Amino acid sequence: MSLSPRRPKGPHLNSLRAFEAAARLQSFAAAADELSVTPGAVTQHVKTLEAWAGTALFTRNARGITLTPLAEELLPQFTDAFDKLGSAVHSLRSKAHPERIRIAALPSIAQLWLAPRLGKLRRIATEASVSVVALETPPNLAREPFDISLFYSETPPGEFGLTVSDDVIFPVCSPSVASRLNTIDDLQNETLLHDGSWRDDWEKWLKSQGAAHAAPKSGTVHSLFSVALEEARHGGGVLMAHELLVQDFLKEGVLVQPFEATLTLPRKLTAKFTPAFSRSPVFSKVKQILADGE
Amino acid sequence: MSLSPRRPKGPHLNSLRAFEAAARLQSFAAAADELSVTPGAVTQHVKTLEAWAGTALFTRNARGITLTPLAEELLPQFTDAFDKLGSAVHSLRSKAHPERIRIAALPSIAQLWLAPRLGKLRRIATEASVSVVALETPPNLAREPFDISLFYSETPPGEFGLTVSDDVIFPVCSPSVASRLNTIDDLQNETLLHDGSWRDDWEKWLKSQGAAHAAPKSGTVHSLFSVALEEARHGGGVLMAHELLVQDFLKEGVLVQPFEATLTLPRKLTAKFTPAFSRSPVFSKVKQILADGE
DNA sequence: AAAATACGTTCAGAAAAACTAAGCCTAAAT
DNA sequence: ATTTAGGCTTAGTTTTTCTGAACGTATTTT
Repeated sequence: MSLSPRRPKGPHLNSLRAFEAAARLQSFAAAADELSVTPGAVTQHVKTLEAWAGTALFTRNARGITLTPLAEELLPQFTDAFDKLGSAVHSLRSKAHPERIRIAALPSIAQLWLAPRLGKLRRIATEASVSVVALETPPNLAREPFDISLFYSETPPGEFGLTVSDDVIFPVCSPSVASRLNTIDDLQNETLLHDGSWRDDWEKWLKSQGAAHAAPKSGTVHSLFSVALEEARHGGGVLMAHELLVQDFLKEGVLVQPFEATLTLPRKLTAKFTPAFSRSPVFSKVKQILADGE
Repeated sequence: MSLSPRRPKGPHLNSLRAFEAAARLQSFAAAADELSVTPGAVTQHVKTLEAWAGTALFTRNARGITLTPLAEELLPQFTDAFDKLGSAVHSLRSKAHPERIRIAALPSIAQLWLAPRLGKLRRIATEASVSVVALETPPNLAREPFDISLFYSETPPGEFGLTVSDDVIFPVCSPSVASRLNTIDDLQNETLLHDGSWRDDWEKWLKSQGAAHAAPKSGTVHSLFSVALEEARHGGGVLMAHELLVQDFLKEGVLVQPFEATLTLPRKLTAKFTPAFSRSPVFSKVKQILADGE
């Protein structure tokens, strides 16, 4: 037919982005997280795009989604396009303001490891203005406006990454609590403090010590490691700690290590940075500070 | 500093697109046209982006804009990214609905050349649903959702294009008017009909005939060629016509050619199509119909 | 010199898009 | 049998985007 409607428009860019994220992550929820919106928003974007294209892109199962063959086939093109766009945006940011450094880190790392080092960062790059954002999940550096991310990771750092340190865990507690602990079995009478995001660390450590009994799940679970740490300092229980995060407290003696045994986990604290940042004038200095694990 | 604001977001995708278009076309007005919004909208998008980046991207002169060196440097990356995105969208459209063909054409071409051929198009691709949109300016096929564009162009068609025909112009009029015309000088007593978008065609033709006097600008100017044509048919004056668009009327005898002389202009009617469409199952058939200039 | 023209800008209001919150549904895991 | 994870829907709200009209300023034209 030869109707002549008004100038047709393409699909909304935001719905393309939502589609790409959902397809790549195979999950609306994960996409919502990456885009920092609610899952409902992703649902709607995808629906809009499906309506525009006049075709389904996902099959919705109660327990997740599956890509249609079409979506599967198109995904790489969209991913490539948005990667390019993301890197262009990074270039813009880093060329317009090379001195502004944005770091994303796990809340506990941000507070306990990074915070004491920020002074050094600012001293070296005098002009630098560093900002830190605490995130529960690692950002997608290709998309989100961060220069550096600091998270635990089991996969080796790529070209644009760097292993800062192993993750070594062991129990810590206040000196008064430690005086009650002679053998590992004594732990059964203590409150075990957990961190929300590392729920099974106690389990792992106990197992590595050949302990017969499982960790009592009953212990207090804090969503923030730093809160659990605070409780341990005040004698509220025994915390499964990460070496990196408690070094200073051990040195000061406010916390002690009731048992020698440590466990080194396969995950490592890993710094990643964007290609654009790797071309920044301050890059090598910053990298050195981070690599200087201590 | 180590503030920890909420998860920062990147710049709005729409403002990136506006920036890219404005920078590539070196004009907010042209960008507005491509995006089919008002210039004010582009102004605002660019301003938003400049605010986000904390830097200027254009210097505004009263008579246009200039890119800052930064914008100049970044433009290729953004153009590349949006080209990729556009082509991904084309893939989506053409794979989801290979039978839906969208053609953009100059209004006069759409009405006078394309319309009579649409039947043929639909016959060959039985399932095809062809839609035609009349545009004053050629769309950017890499960005806008058209499969084919039909416009006059002075540059040779590239890989994804095809020259349909030369642009041959000459005066036409109704038989009654023609009977008053013996020499070119007689034109001075007639109303010369112009088409809005080809204002100086009369000038060119007269000059090619060695006519001493310039075309009287006084003639009626119609914004649509088809309206001017209608007026010529009813004896309202002499129209500078394009061969392609008046062939049928000459055959029928409702219009005649009062002078032999024709002028072939450097621009040619050119069909362009998207790479995605060139992979469509109906492509070769469609191409043949278009190439079959007659 | 005056007028017309091209371009970008601004502002307020209006329209459209995007988002959230809350409750619902289903399948898998406990 | 419950709980949990993942997605959907709807209504209502917030944010973004767009337009229209008037303004300013340099070029061209007249």
